[in-house]
Amino acid sequence: MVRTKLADVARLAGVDISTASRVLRGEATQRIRQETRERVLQSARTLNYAPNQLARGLRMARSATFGIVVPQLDNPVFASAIFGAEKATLRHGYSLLIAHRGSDATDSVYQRMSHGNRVDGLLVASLDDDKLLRNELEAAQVPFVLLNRQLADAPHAVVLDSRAAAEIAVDHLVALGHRRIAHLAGRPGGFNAGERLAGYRGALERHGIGFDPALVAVAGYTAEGGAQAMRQLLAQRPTAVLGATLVTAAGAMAVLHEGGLQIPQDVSVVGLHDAPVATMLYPQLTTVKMPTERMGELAADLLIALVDGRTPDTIAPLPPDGMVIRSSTGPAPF
Amino acid sequence: MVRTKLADVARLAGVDISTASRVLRGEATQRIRQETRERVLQSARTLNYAPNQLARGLRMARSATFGIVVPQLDNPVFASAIFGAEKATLRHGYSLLIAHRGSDATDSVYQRMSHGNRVDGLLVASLDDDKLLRNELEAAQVPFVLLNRQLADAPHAVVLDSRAAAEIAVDHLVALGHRRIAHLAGRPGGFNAGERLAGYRGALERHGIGFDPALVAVAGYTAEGGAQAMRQLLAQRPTAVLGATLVTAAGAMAVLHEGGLQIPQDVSVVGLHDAPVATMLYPQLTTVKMPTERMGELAADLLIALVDGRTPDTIAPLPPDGMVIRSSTGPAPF
DNA sequence: GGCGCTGGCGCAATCGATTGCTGCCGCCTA
DNA sequence: TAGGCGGCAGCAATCGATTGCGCCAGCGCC
Repeated sequence: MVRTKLADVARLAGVDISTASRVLRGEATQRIRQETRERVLQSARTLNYAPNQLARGLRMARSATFGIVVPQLDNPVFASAIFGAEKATLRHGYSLLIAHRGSDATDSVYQRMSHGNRVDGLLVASLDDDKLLRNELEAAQVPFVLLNRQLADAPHAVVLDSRAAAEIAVDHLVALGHRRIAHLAGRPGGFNAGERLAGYRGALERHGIGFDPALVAVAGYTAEGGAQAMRQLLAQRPTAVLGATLVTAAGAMAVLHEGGLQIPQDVSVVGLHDAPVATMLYPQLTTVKMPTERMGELAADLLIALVDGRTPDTIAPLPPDGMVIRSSTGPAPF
Repeated sequence: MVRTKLADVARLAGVDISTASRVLRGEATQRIRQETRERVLQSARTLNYAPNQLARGLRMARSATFGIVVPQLDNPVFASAIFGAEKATLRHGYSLLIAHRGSDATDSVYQRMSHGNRVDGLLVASLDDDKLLRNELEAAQVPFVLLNRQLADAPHAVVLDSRAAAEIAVDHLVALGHRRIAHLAGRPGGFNAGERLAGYRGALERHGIGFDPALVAVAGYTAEGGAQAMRQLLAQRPTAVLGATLVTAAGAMAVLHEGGLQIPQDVSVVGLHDAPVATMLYPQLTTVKMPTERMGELAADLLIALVDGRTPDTIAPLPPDGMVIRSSTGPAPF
């Protein structure tokens, strides 16, 4: 299983390997006769040549590989971001190393990936504490781009416009006549949680509906958290619920079912983020679709620009792709 | 951002780089004085040295990287397999390149990964046609291990015991008094679909229940497929349904809801494979938990053995982890 | 006292590709 | 005719780590 190398191509074409290299890399500064060029290209094709990325990487100090680190692998939002990142890296001849960093991680994945020159840069989706994350990324000593996350002093990030997402969800509910709209909020202090809350609140006020703190409960990002928050909010008799994520919304739906409340006749439910699982719930969940795949793509593009030494523009928060209206929302009762 | 290299360590320790290398690699054949050894190790620690994987890979013709190829990224089963594979590769100092191969793929991901010596081997989860898959894997010219899939002439695979899974699901339903048990089958001709069907059928017969082809409908592996199959089966008035996957079971549940049937009072539902999404459905889905994460781990271990030149034993189908009884199954009506 | 052995370590080749520099050939100009 | 120059292509160093081989000093043995 010996792979063909540059020397094989050069020998077949009757040229030096340096010439073969120049032809195949398409180097512009050196002039090579058209006829020679074609001979080399033909040989490469015949031998099905592909450059050894390890050798090239060693010489050029570039591995043509990025690492992507996510907190969980089975979350559809991250899956979609990975998908987008994979598309973009592939387009540029890069590969994508994957790793996850659970909350129980003892070492730094970032450092593990960057040490040993395995990757040229990192795509980072993290729910970690700012300080910890900053330290670990600093130790990794490679360019990085954050996914849906801000960090002071970290200039490169691609974020979703969570505020706008919350707003259009509230708009949708208000248009259906709802005025008692509860919010299952994310982790307090978190960047996105704050944005979503602000969007929720802003939209309410825009519609002349007072903000009632009793209608907001912290749900975090799990189904169980959504369920607990919903139980707590039931006493407030909301006619609609806005979940911070699809998963918390699903947790809330389970509680409504248990409580004998009809969705959407008694209570409407909206989740932020869309994924196939939304169609598997009953009733199918109305969501705000967010460009998570695009986020992954843009982040990878940005990282490529960074390692190429360009200084890319910062990217504005990505607006929602719009509401996906399914069966979990309907007119407000009475 | 210059990383420390072996030469730096050697200089600090006052030895040749070859000596430093031998110490750090723990080479056994060469004798090195204890004192020298410690000096080198100390220098490496001081400088926070990590070997350049590109250089080492070039020299040793080993990238210490595997590729994993999955049909979809957002399927919890694959996510879990990736998770397991990542754990195992990490344990052995390997990294994991990720790629997906949609049904619309035009080129061969396998070849793309293996060409250029980026990976030492491939973990392959594929739903492709046998012939296509075989050809593409052959062209890739690297060792590979199949995930939950058999292929003639491909000796290395780690599969789940789908037959046993279907059996214990049927056992569970029969124990609850069900006798009209429908099956939402996978893709006809598929390896796993056949196994599941055989398990379903075998268990029925073991319990003295005749096999009724009218109670089996092809659902494929999507929620929509599950829904269609369920619609078709409704006329047969089953009291229980066994979905080939969690996703098809969810699709079936939606149809039952629409039809005004109560779960589990009128119809019980079981899905094969377990994942967090099972708890997000209403009612929460009873499933057969399969060791998908373990499958990924074992496959990676097996691949490591292969590239090390060992010839590992074939691995027996992994038995189910057991039933996870939630709220979607209950006693048969009347 | 010479020879050989062995422990301990350094020299240098090697993996495959990239790239600065040099060399050769032919033609043009002075 | 000599010098110069432009077009083309090869030589050889380089990236960082691994490893076969050889060197040297010290010791034991005859």
